[in-house]
Amino acid sequence: MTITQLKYVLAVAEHQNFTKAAEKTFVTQPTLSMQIQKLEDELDILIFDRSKKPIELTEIGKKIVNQARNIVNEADRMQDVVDQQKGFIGGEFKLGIIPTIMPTLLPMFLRTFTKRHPKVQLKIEELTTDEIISKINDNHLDAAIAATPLYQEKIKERALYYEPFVGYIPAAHRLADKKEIQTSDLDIDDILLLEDGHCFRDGVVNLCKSSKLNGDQSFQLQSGSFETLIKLSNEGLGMTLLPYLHTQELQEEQKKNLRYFVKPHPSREVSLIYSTSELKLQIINALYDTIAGVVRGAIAFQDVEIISPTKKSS
Amino acid sequence: MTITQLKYVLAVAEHQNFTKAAEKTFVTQPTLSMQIQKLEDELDILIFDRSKKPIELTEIGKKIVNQARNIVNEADRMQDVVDQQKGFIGGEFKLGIIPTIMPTLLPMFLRTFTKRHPKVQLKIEELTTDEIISKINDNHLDAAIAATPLYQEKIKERALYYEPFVGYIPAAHRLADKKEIQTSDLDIDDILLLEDGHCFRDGVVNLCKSSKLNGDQSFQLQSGSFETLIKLSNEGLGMTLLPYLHTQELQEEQKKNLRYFVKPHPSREVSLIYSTSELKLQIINALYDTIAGVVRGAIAFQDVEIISPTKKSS
DNA sequence: ATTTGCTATAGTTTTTATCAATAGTATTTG
DNA sequence: CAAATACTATTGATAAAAACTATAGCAAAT
Repeated sequence: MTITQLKYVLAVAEHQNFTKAAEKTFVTQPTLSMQIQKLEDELDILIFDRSKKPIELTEIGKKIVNQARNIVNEADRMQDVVDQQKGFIGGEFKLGIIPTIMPTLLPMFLRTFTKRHPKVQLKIEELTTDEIISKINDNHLDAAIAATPLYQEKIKERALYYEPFVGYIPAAHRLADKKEIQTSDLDIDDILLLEDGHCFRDGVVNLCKSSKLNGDQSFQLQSGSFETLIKLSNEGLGMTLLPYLHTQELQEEQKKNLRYFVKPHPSREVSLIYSTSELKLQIINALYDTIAGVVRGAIAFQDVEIISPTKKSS
Repeated sequence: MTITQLKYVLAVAEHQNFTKAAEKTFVTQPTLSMQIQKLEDELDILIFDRSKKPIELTEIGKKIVNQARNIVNEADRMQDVVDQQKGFIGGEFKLGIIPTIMPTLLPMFLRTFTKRHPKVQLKIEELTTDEIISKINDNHLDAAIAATPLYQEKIKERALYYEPFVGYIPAAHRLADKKEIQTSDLDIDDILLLEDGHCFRDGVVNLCKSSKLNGDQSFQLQSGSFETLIKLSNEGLGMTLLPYLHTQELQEEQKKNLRYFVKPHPSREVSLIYSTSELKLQIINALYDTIAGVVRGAIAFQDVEIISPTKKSS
């Protein structure tokens, strides 16, 4: 049994196809066939059921793949150990960010980070929370930024900052005259929220503490940007809630419609999250330090109240 | 980096000597030299400081060895996964047993176990608790039987049975007239105990709850068998305490000197212990089932009070 | 100065991994 | 139903590597 063989098994298990897996691992397909057969011979079991199309894992194959992942993860961490000792921070690093955080946070730290750690090749991808969870678990992401807590056993969370919610209330709205608002003012049927999969929504739903989980609003929103929400809100379709950092980029005209919550400000916890296997921990640490550093100045609320996404099935 | 290279590194780290490590790994010494150099080149670090005699690990080398052990352990567990699926119970299995348990317990389960699992090659070694802890941690033992709890982070414990202590009180002793004894009757200066390293002693010391940890007895015992204790006791040097299973093998003459404790019987917890890496778990399970089965009949006390060994530095 | 007890290096052999080419085998399609 | 398609397995050749034997090199001990 070699680490290479195990990597081949993982590749085939992932792509359910020898040919594709061969491309991804930069070897020819016969190489994969032979090496995997060799491993199957050595363990004296069948890992793949090649009669199924597409190819499937056998029962024992699933366990083998799990264990293979353990081994390969530990093996990958060896380079980590060396890098840590050398103080080397570099290499490719895949970072996922949820849509409601991406546009505001990324510009704040990207320049600083790449300048500070020029040897790190950051690959950033906008993903939903569910996509992030699944990609962290199968090692397609090294880390991600999302609203927490996620209640995921295999994912570690390190809080970056607590971002307060701000009410966006157009002039015609019943709350428009208030200078400050509070949680009890809110009515779930009156608030425009983002589609499922944007974890921001979870926070808002919890915030409202509405008993109606499937509130019978007359419409359901499926597009995903705050700009849309603001325009709908201006059209008199209700108020909306914006994360604090997003409000900083509004035009003066729109800022007039903002209403802050009284303390303690309801907030979402935004965290850097990563697999408990803790690969590339130095880069994760460097990212954390950079982001926490730049955000520290931008958000200076106190007595923040944390709004948690509801527990999700992974 | 290959698993083989990592095994070579572990062997050299263990024996602090390429030549010996080569013998143990069944290859020639140049093979080790070259493969380890290759790994060092690949990681671009030095694992061993070859200028020291005997050879030493560098700082980074220690971390490499730790990680190598993780990888090799995970790799070894692959066969475990397969064996478990096949229901196969076999192979070499190294079991340690502390001296105060060995002579009474081993005859009770050895025959049954080897009959039930003929493919398992049991290698049993009598070891002190400290030796057992260290050998489990570096994988020289697959499991052991000892008095617990041990408070070892990397060692799992599964209680096999609770063995009550029985007082052995010669006719001349002040307690000889009692039919039953209780904890409060005991005086630490009056009890003959085994040398350090026999975890049995820890239990007894706790039992007495004496404030004098270094009780100024006029003599200290360094020999290690209960037979010696019984003889010394007969000579009028004090009473002693015997584990229940041991008392079953005394001659009738000596059994007359036994005094049982009133309920709840003070006892020691005897457990099957093994590394949290859980290699060879099927054999461990099989051992547990066999031992717990044969002992269940032999010890039928209730309301047992557990006496814990004091926390030890590993 | 010589022996001892190591590890490293050189040169060779054996084993293994990989490749290109192609055969085999289902499944889909004209 | 034959041909094409989309796969995986097999074959035979080649390159890479791991292992061996023999020996050089280098300290510490005698």
